[in-house]
Amino acid sequence: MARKTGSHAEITGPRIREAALHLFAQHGYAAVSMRQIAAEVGVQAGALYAYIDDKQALLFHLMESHMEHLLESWQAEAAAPDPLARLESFTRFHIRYHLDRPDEVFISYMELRNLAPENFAALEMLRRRYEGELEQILHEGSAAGLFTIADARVATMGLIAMLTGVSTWFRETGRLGRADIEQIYWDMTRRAVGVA
Amino acid sequence: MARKTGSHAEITGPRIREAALHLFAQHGYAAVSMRQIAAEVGVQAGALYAYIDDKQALLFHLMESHMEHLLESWQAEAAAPDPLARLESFTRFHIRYHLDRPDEVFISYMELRNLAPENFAALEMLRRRYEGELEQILHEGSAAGLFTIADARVATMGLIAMLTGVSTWFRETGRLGRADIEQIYWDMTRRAVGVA
DNA sequence: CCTTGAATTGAACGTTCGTTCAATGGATTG
DNA sequence: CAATCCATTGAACGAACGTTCAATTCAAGG
Repeated sequence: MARKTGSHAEITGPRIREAALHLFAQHGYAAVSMRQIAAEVGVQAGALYAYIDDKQALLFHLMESHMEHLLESWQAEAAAPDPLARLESFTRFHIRYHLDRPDEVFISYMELRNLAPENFAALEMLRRRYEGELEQILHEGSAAGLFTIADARVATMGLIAMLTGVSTWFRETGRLGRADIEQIYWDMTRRAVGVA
Repeated sequence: MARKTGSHAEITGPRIREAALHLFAQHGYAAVSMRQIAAEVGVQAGALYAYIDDKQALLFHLMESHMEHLLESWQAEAAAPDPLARLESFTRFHIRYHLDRPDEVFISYMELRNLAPENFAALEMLRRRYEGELEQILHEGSAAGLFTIADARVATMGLIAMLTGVSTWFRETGRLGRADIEQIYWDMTRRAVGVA
């Protein structure tokens, strides 16, 4: 028995990435087998290799395209006029983006150690680029005398950790909606950089 | 060939936990084999089972004792007189404790999904208990009119994520020392809760 | 209707996994 | 110095792993 109905080439590829994304996020890269991914797609394990080189490349491409899409999406945001507005823009964008993609976020922060060294290096570059966007804003706001920040790099790492963390506990059915969360985190962020 | 020199029973047990801690933190629970752990200890894989029930129990006990020790250590800190001093105490304690135990921290935040359901539940209880300590401080400070916080629960999650994140990027050889980091994070924390 | 090509199967590959257990041999005890 | 103890070995178990590939089946093109 080979394929059952119609040509699936353009369908199966994305479905594999979808299934892998979901399963990696839920159980972790190392704990998920190619056969589990295949089963989720409704296909035999061997068929996956018509679409991917190997398991490692599958993980890397998921993480890489997440980071690239994150960067593109941020670039596409309208540039705000002053540092404070840019910081608010970044904060709200980051939370919104991360709440919309819990699986990608989880993988990109958890599976770094399962990347082959060259893949890890490539991913790190993208992460640094994104962190650099926030660091830049903090520098500008600091230079303009708007923010009170002892160290822009540390503040960047602290704020990103705080903002990203939201996706580990936020539940769609919870007490607070996205808009509430966004506002609360923006208040904390603004105050953390010394703006009343 | 059996054991080579002396009685090792009281030595091997801790060494297994040490090796597992280090390897789990570096490569992830699912990616580490019992044979790797045994090799690190200098023993055959079968010998591990004189000290642990199975791999899952090994992971759970590492995480459980980390959380229990964390809670005990916090309880042992001198109780500060007012909410602001307590918040500073908590912030500095949390950072210091987490910087001293990067492996335990990594595992306890990364390997939750590899716990069997009943173990996960037990671990969650301990985490909630610890988070509750901070939440309580925020509530008290809020009630006393000292802090400006929209939602104590969200603030708790935000602050813990920020503070815990320090162990993902801090390097002993880096630009800043522990005391610097502690101070910078305390400044951000204090400001985040609306204290100038 | 027959051919071609692509998508998929299903079996097989060698390896590694967690775990068990009889056998072993050094240390301790009397 | 013999007996006992017990930490550890080393082989073995069945299962699962990632990956390969010839064979198969379906859809499309002439």
